[in-house]
Amino acid sequence: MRPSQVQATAPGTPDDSPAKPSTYERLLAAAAAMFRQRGYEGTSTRELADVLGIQKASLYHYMSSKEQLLYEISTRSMDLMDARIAAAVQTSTGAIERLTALIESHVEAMLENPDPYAASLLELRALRGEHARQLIARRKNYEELVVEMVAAAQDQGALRADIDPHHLARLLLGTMNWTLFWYHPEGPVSPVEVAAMIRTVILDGLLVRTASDQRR
Amino acid sequence: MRPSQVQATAPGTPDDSPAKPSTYERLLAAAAAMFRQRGYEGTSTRELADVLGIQKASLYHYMSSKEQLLYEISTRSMDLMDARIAAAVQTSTGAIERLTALIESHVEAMLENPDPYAASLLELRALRGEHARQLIARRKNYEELVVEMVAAAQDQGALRADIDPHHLARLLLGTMNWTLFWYHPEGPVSPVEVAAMIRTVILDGLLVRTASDQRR
DNA sequence: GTCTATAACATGATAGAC
DNA sequence: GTCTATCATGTTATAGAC
Repeated sequence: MRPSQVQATAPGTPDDSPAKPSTYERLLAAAAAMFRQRGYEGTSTRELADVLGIQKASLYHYMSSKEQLLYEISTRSMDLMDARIAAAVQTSTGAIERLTALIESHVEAMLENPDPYAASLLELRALRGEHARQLIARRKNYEELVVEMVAAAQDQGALRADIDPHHLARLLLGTMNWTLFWYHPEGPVSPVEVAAMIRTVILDGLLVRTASDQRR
Repeated sequence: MRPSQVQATAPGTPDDSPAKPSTYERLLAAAAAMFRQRGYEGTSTRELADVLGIQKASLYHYMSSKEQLLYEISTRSMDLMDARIAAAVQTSTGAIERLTALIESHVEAMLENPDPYAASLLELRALRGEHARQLIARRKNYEELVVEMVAAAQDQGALRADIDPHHLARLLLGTMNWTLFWYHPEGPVSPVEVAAMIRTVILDGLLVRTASDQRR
């Protein structure tokens, strides 16, 4: 459960030897992993504390509530994804290039850190009130961005226009997001490879095309 | 929450006026809907009883436990899907036709009854012991069937062979299954229409192909 | 920052009357 | 088949010592 990779040393530390992650970072990582594996409601603060090797009361030194913990994990994850995707899309010109950049950055960012992103995508229904409203709106905004990029590519004549862009965007998002259910970092394929497969399958399709049946 | 459609009258009833669904059927339907909306662990027996208009103790006249209820919903759903898909696939000849039949029957059966299928697909992690082992194995068997059908189409030269059939099958299943997160029967598109979109997108891809760039 | 102890409540499930 | 009443346990969260 504990990350094998280490963080940079704290500012002011003279040597560059690896520093241990703070307890708070360990808490966020452990909670995200448990939320992904057993769900938010299926994860108890007792089990969470056990994994961290502390008493459950000690958790409340770092968090104000379990729900706030999920909120924190989700916002951090969304922040990272948003930044990554915005950077990739902005450096691309042309509707297809921008869409390709979105697919690659979405899949790669997601699969490089699947636990927090799974929480932000699959466990939001557990949030209530303002937290829920805010994050669901944020996800919806992102989905609208995808719709607009698809529609732009359709307008240019680069993407098939016989299907509503809302539906194309949903299918694309589904193809990407479902990888969370089977992808594990220890497996044989890298996030970059998964992203490449999805780009190929979504853009080109599964059928082998012969010279005689193009444009069927 | 209560189904607006009615069942056939019980055997022996002389008239053919609509009969109300049995309490047990209402229980299964209500539980599936709540499991989909709030998750298995997020659904309490109290809320379930409230929806049905009975006391929570009365639930145990119909079920032995909440976990057994999820098991029952899931097995029924899998039974229906399996039968539907087997029938569709068996009446098709040719690898592509069989794969197309699988896509259509999978998506249509799933979206015609999304609540129970969502439970069987997304809530299985809540089961323990033999129930969990059995249903997870069953799902894995189905996924293996999809892999084999993809591989068969690849062997015939009909599907692109530059991607491992296991990955193609996972991407296909993801594209289909993710529709559960946004599809609602009251919406403007029918299950048949969603199935057609997925078939088109998965087989042909999103790109518009011009005569000059076939086989790029 | 971590602990022990406990409060305050929700949970799934059972007993037994009607 | 449905009810009231209750049990035993698990839950999130807090109080206060160290």
